[in-house]
Amino acid sequence: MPNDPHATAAHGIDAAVRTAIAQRAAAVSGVEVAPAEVVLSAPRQAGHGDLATNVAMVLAKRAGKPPRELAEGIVAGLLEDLGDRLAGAEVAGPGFINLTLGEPLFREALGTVGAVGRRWGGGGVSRADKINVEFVSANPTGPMHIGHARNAAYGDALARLLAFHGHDVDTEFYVNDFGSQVKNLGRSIRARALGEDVPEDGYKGEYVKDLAASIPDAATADDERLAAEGVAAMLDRAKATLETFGAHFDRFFSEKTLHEGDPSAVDRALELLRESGDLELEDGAWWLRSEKRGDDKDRVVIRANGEPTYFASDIAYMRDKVERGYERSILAVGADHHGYIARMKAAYASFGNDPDDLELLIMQLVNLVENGEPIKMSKRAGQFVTVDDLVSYIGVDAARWYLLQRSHDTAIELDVELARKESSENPVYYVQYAHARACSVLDRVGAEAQGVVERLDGGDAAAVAGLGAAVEPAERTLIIKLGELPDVVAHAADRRAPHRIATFALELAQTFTAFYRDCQIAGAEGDGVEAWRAALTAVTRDALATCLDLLGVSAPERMERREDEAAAAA
RNA sequence: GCGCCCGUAGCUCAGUGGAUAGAGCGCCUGCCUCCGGAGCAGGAAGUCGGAAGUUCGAAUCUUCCCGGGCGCGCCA
Repeated sequence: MPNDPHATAAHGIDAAVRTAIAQRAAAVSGVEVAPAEVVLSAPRQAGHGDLATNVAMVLAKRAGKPPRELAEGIVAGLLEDLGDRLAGAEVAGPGFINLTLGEPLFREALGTVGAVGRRWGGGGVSRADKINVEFVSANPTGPMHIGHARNAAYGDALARLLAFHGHDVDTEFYVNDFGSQVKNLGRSIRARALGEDVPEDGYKGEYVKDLAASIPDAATADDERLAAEGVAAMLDRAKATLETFGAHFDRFFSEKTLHEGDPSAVDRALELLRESGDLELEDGAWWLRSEKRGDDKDRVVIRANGEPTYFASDIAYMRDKVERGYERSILAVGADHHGYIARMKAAYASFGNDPDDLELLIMQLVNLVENGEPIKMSKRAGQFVTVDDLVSYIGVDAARWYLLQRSHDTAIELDVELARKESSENPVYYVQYAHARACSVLDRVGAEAQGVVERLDGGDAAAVAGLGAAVEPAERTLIIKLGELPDVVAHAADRRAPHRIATFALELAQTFTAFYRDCQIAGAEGDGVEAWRAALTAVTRDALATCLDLLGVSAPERMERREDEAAAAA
């Protein structure tokens, strides 16, 4: 059933091999072995075959037998089971099994993957969750800076990845339009409108002057209305920036609405906590008893003066997500928020939820440097590199790639000058170029090859049957690489690690380029060779497009150098 | 002091139990009669912060130490 993405991802290119190994391993070792336990990987060293497995060593202890003995037994049976799909199998080192795959397996694989097309690699989740991914949630009191850019790129890519893997995903931006900071913005705007200095704790950036100028009666309006209009204007800016950046949100959730109505959402959430006994009055304030649920200490939710803390909003908001049916909530938050994980999980647990279903992912810092010198950023003074600055400087594709190619939990350094200067040598262009090249080559192949590609695109796995001559080494390597995509997607999704997609995309582009170098595609000699290679090219093109799309990076069919870059290269 | 994250090649970083630890950039040597050279081939470059432990096997797991980042408010 190649048209069912759930079936294809669960059974990758090597499904037959995996199943056979699991069965033989079980027979030889005397213990149960699930196919999923069999880890197949492409060996680094040449001469170790197409795929290798360490299953014999993994089972050795459980089975109470030496790994090499197990491996020998598995190998003997495999050659029998798989026939011409397996060209060779040998035991190496401490108990590795190195497999050389047979040509029929490569032909089957290309047909299977090609028929799945752009869905290849997706839909592999074993249990689909309804997931809410909240990210950015930048305070609407200032412009979005580089940290928000990383958060936006990451959250958006993670949402795409989880959805592609098979989860039911919605994205959300939490708008902090309530509380003291908002009032502060109002005061700052009025001060600017009056030509005065903003208060000591006010917002001092130039954008506040812009806001003041954009509100006709800013000098006479009251703080509350100025605050509301300022927030609305900043939110509009944020939305425009995020739109440009390609970050999609299904919903912008207003914090203020949590406090509206009687009883408000906050009131209702806190009442539930009172009933559960986790919210108690002490010294005039209401405390969440979070310490007993793993937090360092209990936390104030309603102050003695009756004002709610921001935590009250957070509690009501997480409760709202649960009420809306989300089984899992993921929040991408800044590194300065790691101290809040424990209290958030404690609150989540107080509602009777499993705290593991609330994930707070910490985004580590982006350190900006310019020509090797750190760029000093001061939020107080209103000096920072904004998302808009970054995009206008290096472009959306390069910006997203730079921010996504590394794990979210490691601090990264970004040299803006280097990013601009090196943009033409950025790996993202290499990957995009590989995609453009594949498109270009496919335009040049003959009618027979075009026909095969069309049949494949139409879901006909048999389109490649019987095509071509002996499978070349570069073709074998490329097919194996394409076969890894479902595992890569599954791993990346499960670990919330979209950077693995970037790593894979680069590897795939390199593997494709090696194939392109070694194997003539358009105009290839031999019966059906051009069509076979065109099919392989088309499948690679789709896989590259899938990866780039998961990262929110465009997959152009043609590329041209920027004019200044072209001049420099000439 | 306590908590979280990090420490891997000159630089920026992949790699969370497997074989001789990788990529990009930078550096050195070759390659444009060839489907797009934004490329390709080759090379130099690493005590995986340190020590001990677990394991047939550790960059990966455990403990301690060193170094860096970020937090620790009835602020948000």
